[in-house]
Amino acid sequence: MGRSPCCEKAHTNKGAWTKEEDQRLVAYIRAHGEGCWRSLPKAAGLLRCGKSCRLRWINYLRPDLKRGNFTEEEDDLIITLHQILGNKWSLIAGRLPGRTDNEIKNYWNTHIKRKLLARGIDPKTHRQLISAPATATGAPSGGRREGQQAAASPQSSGGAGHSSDDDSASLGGIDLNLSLSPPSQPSSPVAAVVAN
DNA sequence: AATATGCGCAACCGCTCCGTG
DNA sequence: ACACGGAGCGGTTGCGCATAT
Repeated sequence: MGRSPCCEKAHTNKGAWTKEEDQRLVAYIRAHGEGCWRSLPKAAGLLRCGKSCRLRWINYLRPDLKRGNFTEEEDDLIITLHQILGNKWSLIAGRLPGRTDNEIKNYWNTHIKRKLLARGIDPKTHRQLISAPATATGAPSGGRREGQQAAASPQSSGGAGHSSDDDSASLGGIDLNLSLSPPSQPSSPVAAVVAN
């Protein structure tokens, strides 16, 4: 439609960030905070679009990021939350201190989905598959795109088109506070969920 | 040792939501 | 009440690395 682009693409860098760009962004945010992303690149002297800066900061440069492998505890928590929330990665990330929505999304698509399939569980509905998949040992046959296509289909647009309508009531009394909160406070994520 | 294939992460794109005038 | 602009979110893609053949 007639929507103006978020930035002047002709004059912005794309692709991987350089160390210098990272340093500029970090230095600017340390000095001025996360203000208006649209104007930030210019103010910070970066040839990037504001969206790109925001993403880089949130997913990679933020000082409170955990990074590193997910624990079993986090695994289980993600699965539980996904069962309730569907692909609401930002909400799930809000319950996992130090983790980002992008990181969780990637982790889901690469690890957890396969793990659930191996257990004979449909990662979309969290229900037992009727017949265990032939590739129950883990590797989904075919290319990686296949898996992603499967993940993308019906519930993608807009609403939370997942299975929570009748699942959420049967989660053993786990009462989630779904209001948005900064991904910080609870020292033990699982404890926090159960506590809520 | 060289090549092919698969995997995982980082980043981009387009859409939707929300606040403001 | 409506239109516009900015921010945020989820899906998808590209690239580099690791492993298998």
